Amino acid sequence: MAMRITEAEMRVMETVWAAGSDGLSAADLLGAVLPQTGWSESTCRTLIHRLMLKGALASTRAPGGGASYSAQLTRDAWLTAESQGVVDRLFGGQVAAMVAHVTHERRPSPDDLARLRRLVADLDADEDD
Amino acid sequence: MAMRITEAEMRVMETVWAAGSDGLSAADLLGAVLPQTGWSESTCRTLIHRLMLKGALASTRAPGGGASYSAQLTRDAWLTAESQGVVDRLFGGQVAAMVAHVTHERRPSPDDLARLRRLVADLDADEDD
DNA sequence: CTCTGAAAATTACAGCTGTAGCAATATGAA
DNA sequence: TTCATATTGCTACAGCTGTAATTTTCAGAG
Repeated sequence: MAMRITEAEMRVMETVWAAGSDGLSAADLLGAVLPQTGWSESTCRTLIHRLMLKGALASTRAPGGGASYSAQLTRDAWLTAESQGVVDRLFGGQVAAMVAHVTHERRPSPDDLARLRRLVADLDADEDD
Repeated sequence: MAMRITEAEMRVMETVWAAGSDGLSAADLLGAVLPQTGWSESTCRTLIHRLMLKGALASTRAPGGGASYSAQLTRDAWLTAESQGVVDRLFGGQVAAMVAHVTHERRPSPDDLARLRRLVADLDADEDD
């Protein structure tokens, strides 16, 4: 099961992930999140704190500087775990069933479909090995 | 956005969906859910009540009989809405990105992959029309 | 060292959720 | 009609979550 990161917490994580592996200072993180979300600074700090408690963020503090935050797991690792969890819970682990539902009323864009086609081709090729 | 049905509430809904469009009596519903989950009767009744409040279940009561519950939305409709919501929130609407993550460490079974292939072929065919 | 402002940490609240007890109502037997 | 049992409805609690205020600590200027 993926680490439980709520939708609000994801707003913070997405900002840290976008900054790359060096992380962000507190000032930069708040400077990015607050305008996007309309939250107060207190709200954002609580979410940062909870993310630290659950191990998604870590902070360091340089002498003379404020805290700096970095992600403790990558965006891809979390998305992989989370999406596998969704497919397991809702579709018994069957990714095709998920795709059938997602595309049931809303066909993918040409780019999306092309990428899907390539994924299936790659999986087919791997199977033949 | 799909109606918010929690994981515990899903245990109840899956049981009602499995019973088909005629619904289930309270006794049959409790009789199916309690052994599967280990919950108390009170717990299950609370979840049924909350599902009724949010419009996922409706109840009828025949003279001389107890309540009978039926789903107010189909399993497929809910799964479609829910999975589209997940793809939108986590992958910007790109289903191929979700498939890439789901299959990243865990390849689909031969049956699952065959079904995925047919889905993509159908979507390709629809595109050509 | 003191004081002020900034930053971080702690506390708080309301609704949601999982879980279950208790009160009220309905039903059937005597 | 009365009583006992079954069923339904209401209440409760703790942790989670979104949101934010308040308190504490830190840092820099004088």
